[in-house]
Amino acid sequence: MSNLSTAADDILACARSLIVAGGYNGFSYADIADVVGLRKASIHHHFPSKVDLVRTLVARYREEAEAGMANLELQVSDPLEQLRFYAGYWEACIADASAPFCVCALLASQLPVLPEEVGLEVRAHFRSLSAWLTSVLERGARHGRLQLMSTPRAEAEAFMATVHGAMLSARAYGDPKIFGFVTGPLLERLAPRFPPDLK
Amino acid sequence: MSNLSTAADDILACARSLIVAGGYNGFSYADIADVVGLRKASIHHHFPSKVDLVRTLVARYREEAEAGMANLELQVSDPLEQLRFYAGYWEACIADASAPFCVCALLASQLPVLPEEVGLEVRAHFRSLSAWLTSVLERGARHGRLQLMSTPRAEAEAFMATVHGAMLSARAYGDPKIFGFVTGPLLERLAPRFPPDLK
DNA sequence: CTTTCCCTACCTTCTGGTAGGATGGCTGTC
DNA sequence: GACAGCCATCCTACCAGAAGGTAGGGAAAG
Repeated sequence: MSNLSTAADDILACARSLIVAGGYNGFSYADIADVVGLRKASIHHHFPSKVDLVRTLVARYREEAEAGMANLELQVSDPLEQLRFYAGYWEACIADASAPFCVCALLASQLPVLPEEVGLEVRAHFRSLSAWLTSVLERGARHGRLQLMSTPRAEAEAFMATVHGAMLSARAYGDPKIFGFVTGPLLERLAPRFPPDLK
Repeated sequence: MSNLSTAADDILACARSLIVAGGYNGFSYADIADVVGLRKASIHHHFPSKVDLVRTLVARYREEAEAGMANLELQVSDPLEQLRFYAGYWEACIADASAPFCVCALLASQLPVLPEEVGLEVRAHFRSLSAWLTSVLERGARHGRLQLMSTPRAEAEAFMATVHGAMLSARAYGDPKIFGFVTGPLLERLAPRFPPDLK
C-alpha cells in the first residue's frame, strides 16, 4: 500500500490549486510540471489530454463532496449544525488559503468556454449540492429546527448562491473574514427564534 | 460627432462579451479580430497590450455602473424599488443573454492570475457597489422602507454576494430563471411586512 | 518480457506583440 | 482652391515564446 501512484495524485492536487487560482485557461501542463517536478510529457503519460486531467479532477472533487455530505449526515444530526459545519468548512479553507474557492464554482463561471465533458461534471456538482441543501432545509423545517421564509428548494438555492458569492467577495476584497461576515447572518436567520428544545 | 471611433468601441464591446463568457485568459486578440472584422495588428493599434484593453474595458464598465447607480438615485426614490430595479436589470440581462454575467464578478473569480492593474479596477468596483448598496439599505432602514436583520453593511455584502451567486447558478444550471428564483425571495425578505404607508 | 514511469526531443498551433508600409482624411499656408 | 504635411487607421508580414500534444527510448519492477 502506502504511496501508490503518488505522481498522479500530486498532479491532480497541483492542478486543483491552479484551477482554484485561475480557472481552466489559467494554467498549463508546463505550470504543473514546474510544481510537481516532472516533465510535461510525464504529465501527459498520466493524463493524456487536459480534458482528461480536469474531468477526472472534477469527478474526484465531486466524490469527495458527496462523501463529505454523506459523512455529515452520519456525524451531525441537527440540520442547522450541518449547515454551520458546511459553512465553517469553507470558512476554514478560505482562512488558511488552502483552497480559497470551490473548484466547481470557479469552473462554472467559465462554463461557456469549458470542454463539454468538464461542463457536465460541473453542472452535476451544482445539482448534487443543491439537492443535499434542499433535503437538509426541508428536514430542518419539518422538525422545527430551521425557520424558512420560502420553500426548502428556494432557500437551498439562495443559500448556495450566497455561499458562492461570499467566496467571490472574500477574494475580491482580499479578506477571508468577509466570508464569515456574509454567511454568519445567513445562518442566524435560519436559526429558530425560540428553540423548540433547549439544546 | 456621430460614430466617432466606432472601431475602439466595437473592440471593447466584443472583448466584454468574450470576457463575460470565459474570463481574462478565455479570449485572444485573434478572437476579437474575427468578430469585429479587423486584423490583429489593428486591434493593437487601438489597445497596445491586452492589459491596456482590459483595464480600459473595466474602467468603462465601472463608469457605466457608477452612472447607473447615480441615475437610479435620481429616478427612483424608494430604496426597495431601487434594489428591485437593480436586480431586475440583471434579470433582464441574463434572460436575453445580452450580458449574462457581471464583468467584474467574473474577473474577480480569477483575481490571483489577473494583471495587477486590472485587479485594482475590479476590486474598486466591488467597493463601489458595496458602498452604494450599503447606503440604499441604510436609508431604507432609517425610513422604515426596508426591514433589516443586521447592519446595513452586512446586509449589503450579503445582498451583493447573493446576486453574484445567483448569476453563477443561472449559468451552472443553464437556466436564466434561477436568477429571479433566488433574488425574488431576497427582495421579499427586505420588504416591510406592514408597509408604513399604503403605497 | 511486458508494463509502468519518466525522460529528451520534437511538432503544430496559438499567443501577445512589433515593424513598416498604404490609404485617406484633416490641417495650415500660400 | 491647390498643395504640402501630418496623423489616425488599417494592412501584410513577421517574431519569440507558450500552448497542448506526440514519438520513441531508457530504466526498473513484476
